[in-house]
Amino acid sequence: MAPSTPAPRRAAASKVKAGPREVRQQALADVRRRSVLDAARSAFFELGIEKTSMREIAQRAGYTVGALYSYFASKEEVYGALLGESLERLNARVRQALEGCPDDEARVRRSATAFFDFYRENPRDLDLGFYLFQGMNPRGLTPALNEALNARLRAALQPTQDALHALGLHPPRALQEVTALFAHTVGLLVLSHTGRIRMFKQASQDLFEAYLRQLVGRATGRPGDGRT
Amino acid sequence: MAPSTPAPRRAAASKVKAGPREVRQQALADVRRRSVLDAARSAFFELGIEKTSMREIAQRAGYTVGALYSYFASKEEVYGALLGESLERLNARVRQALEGCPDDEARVRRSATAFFDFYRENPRDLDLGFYLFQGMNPRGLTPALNEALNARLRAALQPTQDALHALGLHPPRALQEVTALFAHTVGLLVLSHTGRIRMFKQASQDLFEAYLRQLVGRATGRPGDGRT
Amino acid sequence: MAPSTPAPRRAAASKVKAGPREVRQQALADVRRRSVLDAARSAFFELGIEKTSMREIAQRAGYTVGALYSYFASKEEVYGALLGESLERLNARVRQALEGCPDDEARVRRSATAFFDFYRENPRDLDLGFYLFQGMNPRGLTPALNEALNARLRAALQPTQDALHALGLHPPRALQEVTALFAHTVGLLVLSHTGRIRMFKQASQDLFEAYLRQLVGRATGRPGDGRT
Amino acid sequence: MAPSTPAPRRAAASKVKAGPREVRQQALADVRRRSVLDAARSAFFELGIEKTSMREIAQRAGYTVGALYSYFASKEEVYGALLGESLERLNARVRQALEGCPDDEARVRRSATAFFDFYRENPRDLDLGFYLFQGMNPRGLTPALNEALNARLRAALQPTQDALHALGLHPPRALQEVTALFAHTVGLLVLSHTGRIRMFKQASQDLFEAYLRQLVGRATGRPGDGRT
DNA sequence: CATGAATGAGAGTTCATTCAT
DNA sequence: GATGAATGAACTCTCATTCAT
Repeated sequence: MAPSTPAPRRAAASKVKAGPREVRQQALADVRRRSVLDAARSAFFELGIEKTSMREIAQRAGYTVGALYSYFASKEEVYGALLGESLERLNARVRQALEGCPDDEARVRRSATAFFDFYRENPRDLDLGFYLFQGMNPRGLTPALNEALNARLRAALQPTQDALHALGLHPPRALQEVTALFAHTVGLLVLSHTGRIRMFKQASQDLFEAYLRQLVGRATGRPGDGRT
Repeated sequence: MAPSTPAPRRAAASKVKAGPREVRQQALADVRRRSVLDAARSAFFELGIEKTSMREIAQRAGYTVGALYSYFASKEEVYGALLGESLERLNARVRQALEGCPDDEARVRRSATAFFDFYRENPRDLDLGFYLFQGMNPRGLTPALNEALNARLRAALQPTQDALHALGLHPPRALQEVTALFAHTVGLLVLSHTGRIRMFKQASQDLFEAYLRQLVGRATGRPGDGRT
Repeated sequence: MAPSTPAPRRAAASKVKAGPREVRQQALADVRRRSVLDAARSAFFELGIEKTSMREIAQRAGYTVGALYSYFASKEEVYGALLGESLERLNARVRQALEGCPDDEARVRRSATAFFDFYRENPRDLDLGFYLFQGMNPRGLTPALNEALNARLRAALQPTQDALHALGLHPPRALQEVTALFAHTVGLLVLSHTGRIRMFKQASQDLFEAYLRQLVGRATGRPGDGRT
Repeated sequence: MAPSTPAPRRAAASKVKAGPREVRQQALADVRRRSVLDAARSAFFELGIEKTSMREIAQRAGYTVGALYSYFASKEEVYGALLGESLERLNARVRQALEGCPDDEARVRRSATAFFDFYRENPRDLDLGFYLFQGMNPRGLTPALNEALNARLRAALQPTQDALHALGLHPPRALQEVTALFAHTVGLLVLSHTGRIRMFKQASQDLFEAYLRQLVGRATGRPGDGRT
């Protein structure tokens, strides 16, 4: 990366002697960064990721193209930030679904369902993930960032894994089941998002619930009814 | 689209007054169409879909860029044709896996595994499907073509569905199970292809076999062992 | 280099079955390549190399930007071609100056003077050389091309070197003298071109002749008069 | 130029009513100007002139980009100042080489060699000169500044000229010889710096010494040995 | 049918400079 | 004086598509 590239402003992080002046400056910068991200999000929702150019984002944000580069060093950093936010929202949703829920079986259901619902309701967040995980240059999305994003995704699945463990599954089995659940979820979401699932005249939600029922059956030892 | 665009040559279809001359002409055209598709396949396998330009395809096929448009009306039609072929190969593989297999349970296993393995071994064919089903203009992928491609995909899953029916599942249940199987398969393939599955230190093949074991358990009424 | 980059048309080289059709095509291509080079030359003469953009060249040539890339794979290739031509002209001039000149001393004088005069009269050709030898990415100017261009420059000095040898200087001395002559020439040209020489109220031509007189004196053993 | 542009701070020049307060202010400004120049120097040494942006300089100086314009009205003024410093160092070096050297012949040798060595050892200083004397807008390099820089360059050659005179050359001859020497030096440096001299498998230092020997031979009337 | 030059729009990125704070 | 966000134009290069020959 060119050393001359201006470092993107950190999102209200540095605690070093932040006088009221610096605080306001930082707040302003955050607001502007936000507005760029919002513009990027909206553009990408309407046009898809591939067809969204920096020019388009700038226009929607009310900036010139060059101004964007004050906040993000490259197009891919914009998407990295967007994906980061998306994963935060996902985690928040899962956390929220578990608040004050003591029952382990319910914890499995709720956390898994929260995950599924988040992407079912926000299919563009699914696109974000795919785009970054597939098509990006390794430049904007540094290995470190990639790692961090992976970790956030992983974190969103951890509660389910923990609840499966609490239900009695040994750790390797819990890990295996959560992976299979993740795959099943992604598969359903993809089929749903691409319209493929209509071929089968099925609803992804029903299929998800059926899978979940089986999973809980396996985990609790109660026979998942054959009816799925 | 400009109406003056030359209609792309159909692959040996028009039966209207085909004299020996026309037959030879058509055969030639088919051969050349083939060579273009082969070039496109190879380019796209090496470079990925996004980085494969018409220039690149033309070069590999030994044509000029203009010549491509004699055979395909647009870049997206090229990919449409490629996807069509891909689906034919998929169907062939599934058919082959079932040849001379009388046992219904084995038919479920074999057909499903053939499907999974096809895409596991040829991840670019997976890309093809995603690219066309997601990112394309409605121009290259007409509703009619879309329909036809869907049908071929559907056909590749039909043997599994039939075998499930033969194993005793009522038609709606067989349909439901094949859809879920499809989703699970797609999910595993996507995780595998994008490297996401490494996060979990799992092998997609093991997970696939576990799912298949459960499925067969449900279908036969024999309890799928909880161990997956 | 991207393999998809269209190879620039060769300048009337391939002798493989060139029918009248191909010949005309090639001639046309050459003419057009020429017009691009002429445009580039004129732009660069007026604006200097740094400030000449591909857009500028395209405009002057009456092409669109994209069209330029049919003929030259990069901006630097344009300059490479320009420099190549420049060096050919230089060599032609030196050759011409020696035509039918039997006297060795005169050969030294004429070849060296032709070299000097060429750049004195065409200072932009000097710029060309400097630009390419200093500022270029190694991409457009491949080591092979660089080598070739060096060789052409070298060739323009060879006659002088040979004549010095013929005058009696041993090869190492002839080489040394031609190198020093080259340096002196370049120095004078640079001072002249940048206007530095006016500081001294001297004319570069006079200084060149003085140097030449000394050189010939050394080579012939006749004392170069101290008066230079 | 916009008349509203704040005039760049002069380096401790204005003598108009400099109270102790103003003196300190000016000293501070000088220190900061210095740090900017140091940053510019380092950047330009590492990256070359073309690739050094104002951002880069600001970063290295620990300033923001806007602050630079408090001290220098334009990028080119920065380079103008750098060149000025460079010429001061050059003069210092020449002066130093002559300290306590009574012999005229030695004075010729030492001053000329100091000049040559300065640029041989600091090739970037050569770049500076070329960049400013060739490629600049007339804005950054005003005629007055140009004049001043020329004078400093001239001054660095004056000792050699004087020593040649002391050796017995009449003033016009001394001027002529110092100009030729300057040209020869520049030529050798350019060939050396651009790598062109390797074509001839010669060392610029040897050639320089040979030239110097001849020059001294001419100046003293002792025959420069033919051997250069 | 085939050519391949040409189009024209658009991509991401850079940069010297300005100016409200 | 210093900040640093913002400008606005420029940059090289790419690409699907068209069309006269």
